[in-house]
Amino acid sequence: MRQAPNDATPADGATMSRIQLRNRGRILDAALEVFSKYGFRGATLDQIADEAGLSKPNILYYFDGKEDIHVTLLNQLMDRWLAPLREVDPKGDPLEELMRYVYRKLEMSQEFPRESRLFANEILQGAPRIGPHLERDLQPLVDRSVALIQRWIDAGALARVDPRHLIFSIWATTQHYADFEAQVGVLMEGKEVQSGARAHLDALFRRLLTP
Amino acid sequence: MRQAPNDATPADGATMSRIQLRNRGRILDAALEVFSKYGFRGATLDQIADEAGLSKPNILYYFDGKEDIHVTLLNQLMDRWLAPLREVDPKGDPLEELMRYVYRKLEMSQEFPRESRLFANEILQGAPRIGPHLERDLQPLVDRSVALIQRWIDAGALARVDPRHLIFSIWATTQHYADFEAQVGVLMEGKEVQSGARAHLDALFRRLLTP
DNA sequence: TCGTATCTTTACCAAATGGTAAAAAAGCGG
DNA sequence: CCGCTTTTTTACCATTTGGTAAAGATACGA
Repeated sequence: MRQAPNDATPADGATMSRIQLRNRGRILDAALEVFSKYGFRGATLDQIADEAGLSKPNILYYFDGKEDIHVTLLNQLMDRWLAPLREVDPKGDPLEELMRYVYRKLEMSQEFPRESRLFANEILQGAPRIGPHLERDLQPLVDRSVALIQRWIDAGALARVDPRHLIFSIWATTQHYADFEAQVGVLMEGKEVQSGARAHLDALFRRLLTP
Repeated sequence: MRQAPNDATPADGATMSRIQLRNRGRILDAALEVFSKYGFRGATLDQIADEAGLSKPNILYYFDGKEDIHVTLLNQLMDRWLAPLREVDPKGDPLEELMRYVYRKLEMSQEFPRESRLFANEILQGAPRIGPHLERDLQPLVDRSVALIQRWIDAGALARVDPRHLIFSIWATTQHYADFEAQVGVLMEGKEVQSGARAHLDALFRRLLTP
């Protein structure tokens, strides 16, 4: 009498059968859809089950509960979310490295809008579940990036800017296209968003950062 | 046997007794607290009642239901939210008018963070209740502002920027301090946020817009 | 101070929600 | 094809949730 799959080494793809892999994937995708729209409290297991095409008890066979699904999503998200900032190369050209970071963030906003909204929802609610994660993973990474940018500024390779607020601005402007998609859609109806956004953010941050 | 207060000319302060005025105010304040944190679906009447210090049935004496409270809040919000953009003066100095708009939006983000998060929550969920409002009120206002900015650009008073994306950037960067307060708090612990944000956004948009 | 209208509380209710137990069905290695 | 494991379904359950009916308390003008 083996244990249920959620008891084995969690999220370890190697120990999961094909069915487990497929259904956990379906559930997480459905949950992303629902959580990103309604937040944790506003989402229901019935919605997720419906979206996933599985029964509610079946979903609770793969996950320990609503919270477990949400935490799993959030953990998956953090890796993907922080990757672009990790990839900023201290040895590259300062301005081009930062602009590449802006592009990457904008692309992620366009490619993974649900992930962006999931994150936004969690932060809006006061980061109750991801808060510790932020302190453990995000804070050191940001501190490191801030120090790097400051060194670049001191070396005269960038204009004098507050690195922390710069990072906030990059996050805010890029994620806006995902998080406020409903509003952007109304105000840009018919118009092409993507290339315009890229050109605009290019101008915005290039002008700010060019010494 | 007079009707319940929610049947009279709604939100008409003149026809409301002192008690009605006070309790409706309490309820709306409590609802703002709860809705801005959890969104419409995630908020409960019990939470609102608790926060307002009133019983649940008492709350339903003043409002027709959960939706009514939410819609009332959203309507109140839209006026306040669009005011700064309306106040941009076509006859003023272009750069200074836009910078003043940036400051006003930043101040509102700091003064009314709950309102900002209420709005963010509504848009995140696809603007189900405020959507028509956006098309009726926001869209024309933005179109008008875009046209004005374009005229300023054509007159050589501003750098060549896409006015629509400029507006998005202003919204995104200013509202970020309210909507992502939980994250900003973690990354700026101990540090002063307000003045740094103002200086940074001043540099960001001044550099972008100066011809 | 009395009577009426306003306001508040108590006691509910039906539906929705997160979750469980256990039986039934489907996979799958031998 | 058999037997065991994994997966899915059925039938529940306790709690929460939005909302109502009606009695009780309070304000307030005449």
